[in-house]
Amino acid sequence: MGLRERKKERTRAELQRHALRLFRDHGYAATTVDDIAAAAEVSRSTFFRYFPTKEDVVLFDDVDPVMEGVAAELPAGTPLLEAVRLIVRGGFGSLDDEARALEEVRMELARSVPEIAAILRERNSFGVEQIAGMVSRGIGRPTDDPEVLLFAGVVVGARYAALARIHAGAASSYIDELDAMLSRLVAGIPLADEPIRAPRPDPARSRA
Amino acid sequence: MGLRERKKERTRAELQRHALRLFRDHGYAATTVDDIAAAAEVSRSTFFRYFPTKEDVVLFDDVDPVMEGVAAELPAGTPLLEAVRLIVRGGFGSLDDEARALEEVRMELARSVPEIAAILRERNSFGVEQIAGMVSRGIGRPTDDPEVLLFAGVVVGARYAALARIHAGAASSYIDELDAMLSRLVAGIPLADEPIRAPRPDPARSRA
DNA sequence: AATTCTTTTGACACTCAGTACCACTTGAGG
DNA sequence: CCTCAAGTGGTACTGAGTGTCAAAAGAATT
Repeated sequence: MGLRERKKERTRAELQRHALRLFRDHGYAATTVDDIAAAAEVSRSTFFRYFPTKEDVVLFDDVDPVMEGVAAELPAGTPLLEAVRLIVRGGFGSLDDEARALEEVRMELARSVPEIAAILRERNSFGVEQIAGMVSRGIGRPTDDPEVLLFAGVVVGARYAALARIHAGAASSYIDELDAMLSRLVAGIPLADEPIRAPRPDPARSRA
Repeated sequence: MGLRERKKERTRAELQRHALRLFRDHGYAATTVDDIAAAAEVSRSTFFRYFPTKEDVVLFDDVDPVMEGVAAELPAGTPLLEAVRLIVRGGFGSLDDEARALEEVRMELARSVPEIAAILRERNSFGVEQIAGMVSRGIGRPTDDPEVLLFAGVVVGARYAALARIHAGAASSYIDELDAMLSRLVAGIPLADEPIRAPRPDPARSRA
Protein backbone atom coordinates (compact mmCIF):
# COMPACT_ATOMS: atom_id res chain seq x y z
CA MET A 1 0.00 0.00 0.00
CA GLY A 2 1.46 3.31 -1.12
CA LEU A 3 2.19 6.36 0.97
CA ARG A 4 -0.72 8.15 -0.63
CA GLU A 5 -3.25 5.59 0.52
CA ARG A 6 -1.88 5.50 4.03
CA LYS A 7 -2.00 9.27 4.29
CA LYS A 8 -5.58 9.29 3.12
CA GLU A 9 -6.57 6.68 5.63
CA ARG A 10 -4.84 8.60 8.40
CA THR A 11 -6.53 11.85 7.45
CA ARG A 12 -9.98 10.31 7.50
CA ALA A 13 -9.33 8.65 10.84
CA GLU A 14 -8.04 11.93 12.27
CA LEU A 15 -11.06 13.83 11.03
CA GLN A 16 -13.44 11.33 12.53
CA ARG A 17 -11.55 11.11 15.79
CA HIS A 18 -11.48 14.85 16.33
CA ALA A 19 -15.06 15.24 15.18
CA LEU A 20 -16.35 12.70 17.68
CA ARG A 21 -14.26 14.26 20.44
CA LEU A 22 -15.54 17.75 19.68
CA PHE A 23 -19.12 16.54 19.45
CA ARG A 24 -18.79 14.85 22.80
CA ASP A 25 -17.23 17.87 24.48
CA HIS A 26 -19.17 20.75 22.94
CA GLY A 27 -22.23 19.17 21.35
CA TYR A 28 -23.04 18.45 17.75
CA ALA A 29 -24.63 21.72 16.69
CA ALA A 30 -22.04 23.86 18.45
CA THR A 31 -19.21 22.18 16.58
CA THR A 32 -18.72 23.61 13.09
CA VAL A 33 -17.06 21.85 10.21
CA ASP A 34 -14.37 24.52 10.41
CA ASP A 35 -13.64 23.50 13.97
CA ILE A 36 -13.24 19.89 12.97
CA ALA A 37 -11.04 20.73 10.01
CA ALA A 38 -8.90 23.00 12.14
CA ALA A 39 -8.50 20.34 14.84
CA ALA A 40 -7.46 17.78 12.25
CA GLU A 41 -5.21 20.40 10.62
CA VAL A 42 -6.74 20.24 7.19
CA SER A 43 -8.90 22.66 5.24
CA ARG A 44 -12.66 22.79 5.17
CA SER A 45 -12.55 21.63 1.56
CA THR A 46 -10.70 18.53 2.59
CA PHE A 47 -13.27 17.67 5.20
CA PHE A 48 -16.00 17.69 2.59
CA ARG A 49 -13.84 15.64 0.27
CA TYR A 50 -13.76 12.88 2.86
CA PHE A 51 -17.27 13.21 4.22
CA PRO A 52 -20.04 14.51 1.98
CA THR A 53 -21.93 15.98 4.93
CA LYS A 54 -21.27 16.76 8.56
CA GLU A 55 -23.50 13.89 9.54
CA ASP A 56 -21.44 11.36 7.67
CA VAL A 57 -18.47 11.79 9.92
CA VAL A 58 -20.55 10.22 12.67
CA LEU A 59 -22.09 7.57 10.50
CA PHE A 60 -18.98 6.13 8.94
CA ASP A 61 -18.88 2.63 10.26
CA ASP A 62 -17.05 -0.60 9.76
CA VAL A 63 -19.46 -3.24 10.96
CA ASP A 64 -21.62 -3.57 7.85
CA PRO A 65 -19.11 -5.38 5.65
CA VAL A 66 -18.18 -7.69 8.52
CA MET A 67 -21.81 -8.65 8.99
CA GLU A 68 -22.09 -9.53 5.32
CA GLY A 69 -19.14 -11.85 5.76
CA VAL A 70 -20.74 -13.55 8.73
CA ALA A 71 -23.96 -13.95 6.79
CA ALA A 72 -22.20 -15.72 3.96
CA GLU A 73 -20.89 -18.41 6.29
CA LEU A 74 -24.06 -19.45 8.06
CA PRO A 75 -25.14 -23.04 7.44
CA ALA A 76 -28.12 -23.47 5.15
CA GLY A 77 -31.33 -24.22 7.01
CA THR A 78 -30.77 -21.84 9.90
CA PRO A 79 -34.10 -20.27 10.84
CA LEU A 80 -34.24 -16.71 9.57
CA LEU A 81 -34.70 -14.89 12.83
CA GLU A 82 -31.96 -16.89 14.47
CA ALA A 83 -29.75 -16.11 11.49
CA VAL A 84 -30.27 -12.41 12.02
CA ARG A 85 -29.30 -12.75 15.64
CA LEU A 86 -26.14 -14.62 14.75
CA ILE A 87 -25.21 -12.10 12.08
CA VAL A 88 -25.63 -9.17 14.41
CA ARG A 89 -23.73 -10.80 17.23
CA GLY A 90 -21.05 -12.06 14.89
CA GLY A 91 -20.69 -8.70 13.21
CA PHE A 92 -20.09 -6.80 16.39
CA GLY A 93 -18.10 -9.61 17.96
CA SER A 94 -15.44 -9.69 15.30
CA LEU A 95 -14.47 -6.05 15.42
CA ASP A 96 -10.91 -5.24 16.29
CA ASP A 97 -10.26 -3.15 19.36
CA GLU A 98 -10.05 0.18 17.60
CA ALA A 99 -13.26 -0.31 15.66
CA ARG A 100 -15.02 -1.46 18.79
CA ALA A 101 -13.82 1.57 20.68
CA LEU A 102 -15.12 3.81 17.91
CA GLU A 103 -18.43 2.03 18.08
CA GLU A 104 -18.52 2.65 21.81
CA VAL A 105 -17.90 6.36 21.39
CA ARG A 106 -20.56 6.52 18.75
CA MET A 107 -23.10 4.91 21.06
CA GLU A 108 -22.03 7.10 23.94
CA LEU A 109 -22.68 10.08 21.69
CA ALA A 110 -26.04 8.67 20.68
CA ARG A 111 -26.91 8.59 24.36
CA SER A 112 -25.72 12.07 25.29
CA VAL A 113 -26.29 14.17 22.17
CA PRO A 114 -29.88 14.10 20.96
CA GLU A 115 -29.11 15.25 17.41
CA ILE A 116 -26.75 12.36 16.91
CA ALA A 117 -29.27 9.93 18.33
CA ALA A 118 -31.68 11.13 15.67
CA ILE A 119 -29.11 10.80 12.92
CA LEU A 120 -28.17 7.28 13.96
CA ARG A 121 -31.78 6.25 14.31
CA GLU A 122 -32.45 7.38 10.80
CA ARG A 123 -29.43 6.50 8.76
CA ASN A 124 -27.07 4.19 10.58
CA SER A 125 -26.30 0.73 9.33
CA PHE A 126 -29.55 -0.92 8.60
CA GLY A 127 -32.67 0.49 7.19
CA VAL A 128 -35.63 -1.63 6.20
CA GLU A 129 -34.58 -1.84 2.57
CA GLN A 130 -31.11 -3.00 3.47
CA ILE A 131 -32.30 -5.82 5.70
CA ALA A 132 -35.01 -6.73 3.24
CA GLY A 133 -32.25 -7.14 0.67
CA MET A 134 -30.36 -9.55 2.91
CA VAL A 135 -33.50 -11.49 3.74
CA SER A 136 -34.41 -11.62 0.11
CA ARG A 137 -31.08 -13.21 -0.72
CA GLY A 138 -31.33 -15.53 2.26
CA ILE A 139 -34.66 -17.10 1.46
CA GLY A 140 -35.14 -16.34 -2.20
CA ARG A 141 -38.11 -14.03 -2.25
CA PRO A 142 -38.43 -10.63 -3.90
CA THR A 143 -37.40 -7.57 -1.89
CA ASP A 144 -40.81 -6.00 -2.17
CA ASP A 145 -42.62 -9.06 -0.83
CA PRO A 146 -44.78 -7.76 2.01
CA GLU A 147 -43.67 -10.47 4.41
CA VAL A 148 -40.03 -9.84 3.66
CA LEU A 149 -40.47 -6.15 4.29
CA LEU A 150 -42.48 -6.73 7.42
CA PHE A 151 -39.85 -9.08 8.79
CA ALA A 152 -37.18 -6.48 8.02
CA GLY A 153 -39.30 -3.84 9.68
CA VAL A 154 -39.60 -5.93 12.81
CA VAL A 155 -35.83 -6.35 13.01
CA VAL A 156 -35.31 -2.64 12.57
CA GLY A 157 -37.93 -2.09 15.23
CA ALA A 158 -36.03 -4.30 17.65
CA ARG A 159 -32.99 -2.16 17.04
CA TYR A 160 -34.92 1.00 17.77
CA ALA A 161 -36.20 -0.59 20.94
CA ALA A 162 -32.65 -1.30 22.01
CA LEU A 163 -31.60 2.27 21.25
CA ALA A 164 -34.60 3.63 23.11
CA ARG A 165 -33.68 1.51 26.10
CA ILE A 166 -30.17 2.90 26.11
CA HIS A 167 -31.48 6.40 25.62
CA ALA A 168 -33.69 5.92 28.67
CA GLY A 169 -30.65 4.92 30.66
CA ALA A 170 -32.10 1.45 31.31
CA ALA A 171 -29.32 -0.36 29.48
CA SER A 172 -25.69 0.34 28.73
CA SER A 173 -24.40 -2.09 26.15
CA TYR A 174 -25.96 -1.59 22.77
CA ILE A 175 -24.81 -4.93 21.46
CA ASP A 176 -26.12 -6.92 24.41
CA GLU A 177 -29.39 -5.06 24.43
CA LEU A 178 -30.01 -5.64 20.76
CA ASP A 179 -29.20 -9.30 21.20
CA ALA A 180 -31.64 -9.53 24.09
CA MET A 181 -34.36 -7.90 22.01
CA LEU A 182 -33.84 -10.31 19.15
CA SER A 183 -33.92 -13.24 21.58
CA ARG A 184 -37.26 -12.06 22.90
CA LEU A 185 -38.61 -11.92 19.39
CA VAL A 186 -37.93 -15.61 18.90
CA ALA A 187 -40.77 -16.25 21.33
CA GLY A 188 -43.07 -14.02 19.28
CA ILE A 189 -44.19 -10.43 19.67
CA PRO A 190 -44.29 -9.64 23.36
CA LEU A 191 -47.50 -8.25 24.84
CA ALA A 192 -49.37 -8.74 21.58
CA ASP A 193 -52.28 -10.43 23.37
CA GLU A 194 -52.06 -8.42 26.55
CA PRO A 195 -55.51 -7.01 27.31
CA ILE A 196 -55.64 -3.24 27.64
CA ARG A 197 -57.17 -1.80 30.74
CA ALA A 198 -59.97 0.72 31.03
CA PRO A 199 -58.85 4.16 29.91
CA ARG A 200 -58.22 6.59 32.70
CA PRO A 201 -60.17 9.84 32.71
CA ASP A 202 -57.34 11.42 30.79
CA PRO A 203 -54.67 12.83 33.11
CA ALA A 204 -53.23 15.59 30.92
CA ARG A 205 -54.30 15.79 27.33
CA SER A 206 -51.64 17.68 25.42
CA ARG A 207 -50.09 17.87 21.98
CA ALA A 208 -46.56 16.63 21.85
CA MET B 1 -62.94 32.89 17.39
CA GLY B 2 -61.43 36.31 16.72
CA LEU B 3 -60.42 37.71 13.40
CA ARG B 4 -56.80 37.48 14.39
CA GLU B 5 -56.97 33.75 14.90
CA ARG B 6 -58.73 33.16 11.63
CA LYS B 7 -56.15 35.12 9.70
CA LYS B 8 -53.35 33.21 11.34
CA GLU B 9 -54.95 29.92 10.46
CA ARG B 10 -55.44 31.01 6.87
CA THR B 11 -51.83 32.12 6.52
CA ARG B 12 -50.51 28.83 7.81
CA ALA B 13 -52.80 26.87 5.52
CA GLU B 14 -51.72 28.98 2.56
CA LEU B 15 -48.05 28.50 3.34
CA GLN B 16 -48.45 24.77 3.63
CA ARG B 17 -50.61 24.51 0.52
CA HIS B 18 -48.14 26.42 -1.64
CA ALA B 19 -45.17 24.63 -0.13
CA LEU B 20 -46.57 21.21 -0.91
CA ARG B 21 -47.51 22.30 -4.40
CA LEU B 22 -44.04 23.69 -5.10
CA PHE B 23 -42.37 20.62 -3.64
CA ARG B 24 -44.47 18.39 -5.82
CA ASP B 25 -43.81 20.43 -8.96
CA HIS B 26 -40.15 21.35 -8.60
CA GLY B 27 -38.80 19.04 -5.92
CA TYR B 28 -37.96 19.67 -2.30
CA ALA B 29 -34.37 20.85 -2.55
CA ALA B 30 -35.06 23.05 -5.57
CA THR B 31 -37.77 24.94 -3.73
CA THR B 32 -36.39 27.65 -1.46
CA VAL B 33 -38.16 29.10 1.52
CA ASP B 34 -38.18 32.39 -0.36
CA ASP B 35 -40.14 30.75 -3.16
CA ILE B 36 -42.72 29.46 -0.71
CA ALA B 37 -43.03 32.78 1.07
CA ALA B 38 -43.38 34.60 -2.24
CA ALA B 39 -46.07 32.20 -3.44
CA ALA B 40 -48.02 32.67 -0.23
CA GLU B 41 -47.38 36.42 -0.42
CA VAL B 42 -45.71 36.80 2.93
CA SER B 43 -42.13 37.45 3.92
CA ARG B 44 -39.46 34.90 4.65
CA SER B 45 -39.55 35.91 8.30
CA THR B 46 -43.20 35.12 8.42
CA PHE B 47 -42.63 31.66 7.05
CA PHE B 48 -40.21 30.91 9.84
CA ARG B 49 -42.61 32.30 12.41
CA TYR B 50 -45.17 29.70 11.36
CA PHE B 51 -42.80 26.81 10.71
CA PRO B 52 -39.53 26.60 12.62
CA THR B 53 -37.81 24.86 9.71
CA LYS B 54 -38.45 24.12 6.08
CA GLU B 55 -39.09 20.49 7.01
CA ASP B 56 -41.87 21.35 9.38
CA VAL B 57 -44.10 22.65 6.64
CA VAL B 58 -44.32 19.08 5.41
CA LEU B 59 -44.62 17.49 8.79
CA PHE B 60 -47.47 19.50 10.21
CA ASP B 61 -50.12 16.88 10.71
CA ASP B 62 -53.53 16.47 12.25
CA VAL B 63 -53.93 12.75 12.80
CA ASP B 64 -52.10 12.37 16.10
CA PRO B 65 -54.68 13.98 18.37
CA VAL B 66 -57.48 12.09 16.65
CA MET B 67 -55.75 8.81 17.34
CA GLU B 68 -55.47 9.68 21.00
CA GLY B 69 -59.19 10.20 21.05
CA VAL B 70 -59.86 6.83 19.47
CA ALA B 71 -57.55 5.18 21.96
CA ALA B 72 -59.48 6.58 24.88
CA GLU B 73 -62.69 4.96 23.70
CA LEU B 74 -61.58 1.39 23.19
CA PRO B 75 -63.24 -1.18 25.46
CA ALA B 76 -61.08 -2.55 28.24
CA GLY B 77 -59.74 -6.01 27.54
CA THR B 78 -59.00 -5.47 23.86
CA PRO B 79 -55.79 -7.29 23.00
CA LEU B 80 -52.95 -4.81 22.66
CA LEU B 81 -51.95 -5.47 19.09
CA GLU B 82 -55.56 -5.39 17.96
CA ALA B 83 -55.98 -2.14 19.85
CA VAL B 84 -53.11 -0.59 17.93
CA ARG B 85 -54.70 -1.64 14.67
CA LEU B 86 -58.01 -0.11 15.63
CA ILE B 87 -56.40 3.10 16.76
CA VAL B 88 -54.48 3.52 13.52
CA ARG B 89 -57.45 2.70 11.36
CA GLY B 90 -59.76 4.87 13.43
CA GLY B 91 -57.32 7.77 13.43
CA PHE B 92 -57.02 7.92 9.68
CA GLY B 93 -60.63 7.01 9.11
CA SER B 94 -62.06 9.91 11.00
CA LEU B 95 -60.24 12.65 9.14
CA ASP B 96 -62.34 15.22 7.37
CA ASP B 97 -61.94 15.55 3.63
CA GLU B 98 -59.46 18.36 3.68
CA ALA B 99 -57.17 16.71 6.18
CA ARG B 100 -57.36 13.47 4.26
CA ALA B 101 -56.49 15.24 1.03
CA LEU B 102 -53.50 16.82 2.72
CA GLU B 103 -52.44 13.43 3.96
CA GLU B 104 -52.69 12.09 0.43
CA VAL B 105 -50.48 14.83 -0.96
CA ARG B 106 -48.00 14.24 1.80
CA MET B 107 -47.82 10.54 1.00
CA GLU B 108 -47.62 11.25 -2.70
CA LEU B 109 -44.66 13.48 -1.93
CA ALA B 110 -43.11 10.81 0.23
CA ARG B 111 -43.28 8.49 -2.75
CA SER B 112 -41.84 10.87 -5.32
CA VAL B 113 -39.37 13.02 -3.39
CA PRO B 114 -36.72 11.03 -1.54
CA GLU B 115 -35.78 13.81 0.87
CA ILE B 116 -39.32 14.03 2.10
CA ALA B 117 -39.54 10.28 2.43
CA ALA B 118 -36.53 10.44 4.73
CA ILE B 119 -38.01 13.26 6.76
CA LEU B 120 -41.32 11.46 7.22
CA ARG B 121 -39.63 8.21 8.10
CA GLU B 122 -37.71 9.95 10.82
CA ARG B 123 -40.03 12.43 12.38
CA ASN B 124 -43.61 11.90 11.37
CA SER B 125 -46.19 10.84 13.89
CA PHE B 126 -44.93 7.97 15.88
CA GLY B 127 -41.52 7.16 17.18
CA VAL B 128 -40.79 4.28 19.50
CA GLU B 129 -40.97 6.43 22.61
CA GLN B 130 -44.35 7.81 21.66
CA ILE B 131 -45.92 4.42 21.10
CA ALA B 132 -44.22 3.03 24.17
CA GLY B 133 -45.93 5.80 26.11
CA MET B 134 -49.33 4.83 24.80
CA VAL B 135 -48.71 1.16 25.47
CA SER B 136 -47.47 1.98 28.92
CA ARG B 137 -50.71 3.76 29.71
CA GLY B 138 -52.73 0.99 28.10
CA ILE B 139 -51.39 -1.92 30.08
CA GLY B 140 -49.85 -0.28 33.09
CA ARG B 141 -46.19 -1.01 32.74
CA PRO B 142 -43.25 1.39 32.83
CA THR B 143 -42.19 3.03 29.57
CA ASP B 144 -38.70 1.65 29.78
CA ASP B 145 -39.86 -1.94 30.23
CA PRO B 146 -38.00 -3.91 27.57
CA GLU B 147 -41.12 -5.69 26.39
CA VAL B 148 -43.04 -2.46 26.09
CA LEU B 149 -40.25 -0.93 24.05
CA LEU B 150 -39.88 -4.00 21.90
CA PHE B 151 -43.59 -4.05 21.18
CA ALA B 152 -43.46 -0.38 20.25
CA GLY B 153 -40.45 -1.06 18.06
CA VAL B 154 -42.31 -3.80 16.24
CA VAL B 155 -45.23 -1.48 15.52
CA VAL B 156 -42.91 1.21 14.23
CA GLY B 157 -41.22 -1.46 12.15
CA ALA B 158 -44.54 -2.39 10.58
CA ARG B 159 -45.01 1.22 9.65
CA TYR B 160 -41.59 1.38 8.02
CA ALA B 161 -42.43 -1.78 6.14
CA ALA B 162 -45.58 -0.15 4.80
CA LEU B 163 -43.66 2.96 3.76
CA ALA B 164 -40.97 0.84 2.11
CA ARG B 165 -43.66 -1.00 0.19
CA ILE B 166 -45.09 2.25 -1.09
CA HIS B 167 -41.65 3.56 -1.88
CA ALA B 168 -41.02 0.44 -3.96
CA GLY B 169 -44.21 1.14 -5.86
CA ALA B 170 -45.76 -2.13 -4.69
CA ALA B 171 -48.61 -0.44 -2.84
CA SER B 172 -50.46 2.82 -3.17
CA SER B 173 -52.58 3.42 -0.10
CA TYR B 174 -50.53 4.06 2.98
CA ILE B 175 -53.42 3.51 5.32
CA ASP B 176 -54.46 0.19 3.81
CA GLU B 177 -50.89 -1.03 3.61
CA LEU B 178 -50.19 -0.25 7.25
CA ASP B 179 -53.39 -1.94 8.26
CA ALA B 180 -52.42 -5.02 6.26
CA MET B 181 -49.02 -5.12 7.93
CA LEU B 182 -50.54 -4.92 11.39
CA SER B 183 -52.98 -7.68 10.49
CA ARG B 184 -50.12 -9.92 9.47
CA LEU B 185 -48.43 -9.29 12.77
CA VAL B 186 -51.39 -10.72 14.64
CA ALA B 187 -50.37 -14.11 13.28
CA GLY B 188 -46.85 -13.58 14.59
CA ILE B 189 -43.62 -12.49 12.94
CA PRO B 190 -43.69 -13.68 9.36
CA LEU B 191 -40.79 -15.76 8.07
CA ALA B 192 -39.23 -15.99 11.50
CA ASP B 193 -38.75 -19.75 11.19
CA GLU B 194 -38.11 -19.79 7.46
CA PRO B 195 -34.89 -21.73 6.84
CA ILE B 196 -32.24 -19.78 4.97
CA ARG B 197 -30.76 -21.35 1.90
CA ALA B 198 -27.11 -21.94 1.07
CA PRO B 199 -25.33 -18.67 0.42
CA ARG B 200 -24.57 -17.94 -3.23
CA PRO B 201 -20.97 -17.32 -4.20
CA ASP B 202 -21.55 -13.65 -3.71
CA PRO B 203 -22.80 -11.95 -6.89
CA ALA B 204 -21.48 -8.43 -6.43
CA ARG B 205 -19.91 -7.44 -3.16
CA SER B 206 -20.10 -3.70 -2.80
CA ARG B 207 -20.38 -1.02 -0.16
CA ALA B 208 -23.66 0.76 -0.20
C1' DA C 1 -63.53 57.74 17.60
C1' DA C 2 -59.21 58.10 19.57
C1' DT C 3 -55.69 55.92 22.23
C1' DT C 4 -53.11 52.26 24.10
C1' DC C 5 -51.45 47.54 24.03
C1' DT C 6 -50.10 43.42 21.73
C1' DT C 7 -48.94 40.74 17.90
C1' DT C 8 -47.53 40.40 13.18
C1' DT C 9 -44.65 41.77 9.77
C1' DG C 10 -40.76 42.89 6.67
C1' DA C 11 -36.05 44.16 6.35
C1' DC C 12 -31.36 43.65 7.38
C1' DA C 13 -27.33 41.38 9.03
C1' DC C 14 -25.29 37.40 10.50
C1' DT C 15 -23.53 32.13 10.94
C1' DC C 16 -22.94 27.82 9.02
C1' DA C 17 -23.60 23.80 5.75
C1' DG C 18 -22.78 22.56 1.26
C1' DT C 19 -21.16 23.33 -3.83
C1' DA C 20 -18.20 24.79 -7.57
C1' DC C 21 -14.04 26.19 -9.30
C1' DC C 22 -9.20 26.94 -9.75
C1' DA C 23 -4.44 27.26 -8.72
C1' DC C 24 -0.95 24.85 -6.16
C1' DT C 25 1.52 21.00 -4.16
C1' DT C 26 2.99 16.29 -3.78
C1' DG C 27 3.30 11.33 -4.43
C1' DA C 28 3.77 7.76 -8.24
C1' DG C 29 6.04 6.03 -12.11
C1' DG C 30 8.59 6.22 -16.21
C1' DC D 1 14.74 14.28 -13.20
C1' DC D 2 10.21 15.09 -15.17
C1' DT D 3 5.61 14.38 -16.05
C1' DC D 4 1.00 13.22 -14.70
C1' DA D 5 -2.60 12.48 -11.76
C1' DA D 6 -4.30 12.83 -7.27
C1' DG D 7 -5.03 15.43 -3.42
C1' DT D 8 -5.16 20.05 -1.14
C1' DG D 9 -6.30 24.80 0.09
C1' DG D 10 -8.48 29.08 -0.97
C1' DT D 11 -12.18 31.86 -2.66
C1' DA D 12 -16.65 32.84 -3.78
C1' DC D 13 -21.20 31.50 -3.97
C1' DT D 14 -26.23 29.73 -2.55
C1' DG D 15 -29.55 28.68 0.78
C1' DA D 16 -31.20 27.43 5.57
C1' DG D 17 -31.81 29.23 9.81
C1' DT D 18 -31.35 32.92 13.78
C1' DG D 19 -31.70 37.40 15.93
C1' DT D 20 -33.02 42.11 16.11
C1' DC D 21 -35.68 46.11 15.33
C1' DA D 22 -38.77 49.44 13.83
C1' DA D 23 -43.07 49.91 11.46
C1' DA D 24 -47.83 48.37 10.80
C1' DA D 25 -52.11 46.53 11.97
C1' DG D 26 -55.64 44.13 14.96
C1' DA D 27 -57.86 44.27 19.31
C1' DA D 28 -59.34 46.33 23.48
C1' DT D 29 -60.45 50.24 26.45
C1' DT D 30 -62.11 54.55 27.40
